[in-house]
Amino acid sequence: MSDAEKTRQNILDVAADEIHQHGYKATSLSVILERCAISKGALYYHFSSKIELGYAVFEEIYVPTFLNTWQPALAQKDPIEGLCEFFTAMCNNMNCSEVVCGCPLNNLCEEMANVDEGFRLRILAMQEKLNQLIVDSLSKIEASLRPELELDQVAYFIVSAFHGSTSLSKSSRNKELFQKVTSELCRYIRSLKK
Amino acid sequence: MSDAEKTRQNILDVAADEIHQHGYKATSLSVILERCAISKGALYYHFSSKIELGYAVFEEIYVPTFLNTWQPALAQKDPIEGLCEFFTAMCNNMNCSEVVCGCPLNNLCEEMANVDEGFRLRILAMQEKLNQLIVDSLSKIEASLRPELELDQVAYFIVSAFHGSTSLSKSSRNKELFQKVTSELCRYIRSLKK
DNA sequence: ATAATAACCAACCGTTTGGTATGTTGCAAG
DNA sequence: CTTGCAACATACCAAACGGTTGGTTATTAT
Repeated sequence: MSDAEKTRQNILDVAADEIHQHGYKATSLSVILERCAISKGALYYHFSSKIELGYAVFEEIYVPTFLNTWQPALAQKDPIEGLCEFFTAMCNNMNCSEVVCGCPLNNLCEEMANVDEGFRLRILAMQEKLNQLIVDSLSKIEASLRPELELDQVAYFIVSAFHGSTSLSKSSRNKELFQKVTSELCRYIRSLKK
Repeated sequence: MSDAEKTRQNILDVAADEIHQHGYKATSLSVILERCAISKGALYYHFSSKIELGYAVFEEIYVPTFLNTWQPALAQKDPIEGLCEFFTAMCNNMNCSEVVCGCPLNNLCEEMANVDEGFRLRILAMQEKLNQLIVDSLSKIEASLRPELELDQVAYFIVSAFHGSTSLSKSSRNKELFQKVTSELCRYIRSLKK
């Protein structure tokens, strides 16, 4: 990786962290410059504006890590148990700062979906992709699932409950509520089977 | 109501609307002043700072309307059906702007819970109160519910799924996803019965 | 009638914001 | 040896922000 690529990647990483912690709007370019130890000219050489930097963080950092987080769980032979293990493991492995900061994608959705079309469409695409992944994985074991289920609806419900739990945790500053919700979420998911 | 009280109430109403639309941080005092047709001196006569105005909006606008929204549903003889009707009605009655803006309390939770302790504690108290309301209402029909349920856990799960659905709707800009999630939420809630 | 206070206004303050224009450095090709 | 461009740095800008100040009405109590 060339020096320029390193600089660009460093900006992306730091920006991703800052946006995760403080949200997009509250993220200050000057803080990013300080942490990267570069000048404003350097940043504007690599990114044409703050919003373009935001889009790049979304596409090059958030989306890949998001998919890498969900994919393994859904790729299991039994996606039901895969999801349950995924939620349980996430609950166990999460440290305090992650609990407080929530899911980067969900945060951006809450903050930016209704004020910036560029973010909205990217988030929407991501949500639809995740939902399709869940639907596909559940379809593979459809024979063992209750026949009355609408998988599309079930998938959105799972994601909603999960993201809602990250929101709940922010105010309590601990894993307790997250634990409770994911626990009930697992009970729900398992109840999808016949 | 005296003129001063009218002024104060007007500031609260306008601020509540602005915060709902753009979030707390992005809400500009100057916009509030314009919409109220008052000067900055007037605002700072009634509220000592922007954050105190935010707290007042939370306590005097958001909390009462929030409780007034949930209470009737939970006060029904059968809270299970009460909640289902509540969610369905909400889905039917919501206009586009409400879909896009989401739940004011959930928005504030996402935006402010991890950056301002004053907001965090107020939100936490509200969440615990709502959860207690749900637990109490479910307890009344506990005999008709599945015995293995942990009501505290169930209540937080319901709220999570609901708030998650408002988040989902923001990116799609329509009621479709909200409809799907609440539909599945109703199916889940009804499945709590024996 | 007058004093006091509540309710409000206009102007201004320092700071921070995203963004830009110009200047400088190092390396690589000709 | 020098020309040229990539990769930055420096210095600056206008706008917006929350907040403060000193002054001005309007209302009420005495």
